[in-house]
Amino acid sequence: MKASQFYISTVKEAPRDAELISHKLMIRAGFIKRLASGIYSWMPLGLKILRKIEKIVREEMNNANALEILMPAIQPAELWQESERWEFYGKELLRIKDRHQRDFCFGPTHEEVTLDIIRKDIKSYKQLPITLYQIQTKFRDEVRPRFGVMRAREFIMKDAYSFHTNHESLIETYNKIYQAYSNIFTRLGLKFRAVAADTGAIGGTGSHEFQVLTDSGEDIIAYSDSSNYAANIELATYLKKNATRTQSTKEKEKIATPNQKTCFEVAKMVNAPLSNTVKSLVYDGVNNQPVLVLIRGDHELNEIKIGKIAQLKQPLTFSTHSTIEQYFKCSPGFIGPVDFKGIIIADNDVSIMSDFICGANIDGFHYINVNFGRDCPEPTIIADIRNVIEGDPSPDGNGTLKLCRGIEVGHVFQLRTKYSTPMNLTYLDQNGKSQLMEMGCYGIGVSRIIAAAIEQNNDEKGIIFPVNMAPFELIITSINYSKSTLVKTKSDELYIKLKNLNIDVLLDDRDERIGSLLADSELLGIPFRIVIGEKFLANNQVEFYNRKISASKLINLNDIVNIASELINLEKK
RNA sequence: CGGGGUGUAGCGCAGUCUGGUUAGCGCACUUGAUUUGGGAUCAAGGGGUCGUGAGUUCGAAUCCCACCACCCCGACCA
Repeated sequence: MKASQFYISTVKEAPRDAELISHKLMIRAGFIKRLASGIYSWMPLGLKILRKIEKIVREEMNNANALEILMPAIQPAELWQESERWEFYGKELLRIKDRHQRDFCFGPTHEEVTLDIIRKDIKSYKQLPITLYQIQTKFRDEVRPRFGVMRAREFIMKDAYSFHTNHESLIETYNKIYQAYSNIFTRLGLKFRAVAADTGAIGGTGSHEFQVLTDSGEDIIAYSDSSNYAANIELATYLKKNATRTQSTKEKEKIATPNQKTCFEVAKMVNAPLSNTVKSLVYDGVNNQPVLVLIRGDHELNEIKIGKIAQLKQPLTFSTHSTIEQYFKCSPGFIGPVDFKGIIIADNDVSIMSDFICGANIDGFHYINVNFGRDCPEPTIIADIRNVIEGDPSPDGNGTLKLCRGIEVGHVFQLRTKYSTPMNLTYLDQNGKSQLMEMGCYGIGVSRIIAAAIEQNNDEKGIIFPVNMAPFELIITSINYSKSTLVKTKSDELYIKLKNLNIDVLLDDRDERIGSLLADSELLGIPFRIVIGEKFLANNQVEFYNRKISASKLINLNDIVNIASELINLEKK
């Protein structure tokens, strides 16, 4: 490709609303153009990157015996009503009506459609297992799209669905796809980690996320410093301490805290550690009675964990101020377990506390030296309902937990019969008996991978792409291409030779000053660069530059093709 | 949905408080000249319903009202 005949639209300044480095660089490099909030066009350079990622994804999926199909983006409401997700999926589902006022949606995921294909076609155990996948545009009407293609509403996803006669078969395919995902992200040159995860709106049992590790990630991952335990903080647990409650020696005491509503403020006022305070939260219970949830002042409640407790209303709902005031006769900043008559859910760590500090259920007052059993009822339920923190013992007993951030680029689920049951997905077994199929699903955020890769690989000059996803593998930057016949001739020769070796090369023949040509090549993140100009050609030499290590050396013109192609092929592996 | 903010040329911004000639600057773009191994210089030029609508006024980018879009924080969601 010659730059003069290509579409390169780099800019020096990123738009004001771009926050994240990957977003800024993708805009500056001209990979994407925003059309509306969370909706982007892919320009030629950006699309080339997408296609390269898709190629690797296809190769690995095909290797894992998955078959590519392409399903409609628009789906009829009936299917979603059948799986009961028409209501459950919420506002993220973009609903549309056709001219006959029939309901449709723009597919955010394709469990229903794939299942419908399989149930109409696959009747026998002999045809199973089978895995289908597609690479397609999805739409999820995110509450707050942000960070460019990182959290876009319209995005490209590889989604795969597998169908099985039993759980063992599902696990086998699950592991195969898990391995394929590891291969994909390794080949793409990403630093990533597979972590145990919650299943969210997709549902099912076992689930792992593939997280690209970077400080700008939206997810928090907990991992053991000395074992391979790793989980999303939504799910991460810790090894419960064997501690018991110490005997109280002090009497409960009411103290005035007129303006202190948070644990932090109260602890500061009475000069006690934050870990001596108890945070009281109120959620609606199944019978609409408020349920009191207790958590240590220095801990954070985990809504995924608490959402799994049966005594709470689904979906989890914070009680309103008026409900709280009606039951506790005080405002939310001063509630506590003393004299509370309903269900109390206490975190493990709260249940072993004594002489703690909590709200007095009287506006402007807190109690100190409160004890379960003596001053307030014992908790009805004791459970792990908090987020793990750094230093918690790893749940497998090996080492302590550390936290880091990540970007979710892949997610694998064992759906089991979550969809098979409501949608009646069955096959005939050896005995001619009808049985429910087991199902798995597997997603990769293809467009998000580009943003994640850039977050991980950039410097002050711009992007540093791994060879396998770079828009071009090599750029020839020609100095005075249009003015010097020598430069033009040698550049063209070099370009043809490299192209014949199947190297994805861009010849930058644009009539610009050298500074802007070099700056562009670095911004775009092209891994290797050959600079060709009259000065070094006088010695039959060119300059060879490696973007990743930001170093260059002079190489004889006769050797450059071999050296460059060997290096590129080495990196591509 | 709650809180905060921003809309002026493709991008980044000034001008708005205190209404008053032809709405300005940098980058980008066009033409010419001089330059040419790190985003050049000079000269000339093109490009604007000042987010939209309604109002106040002799006069509105500027003041008032409504609406829209976008961004940030939170809630929410994967």
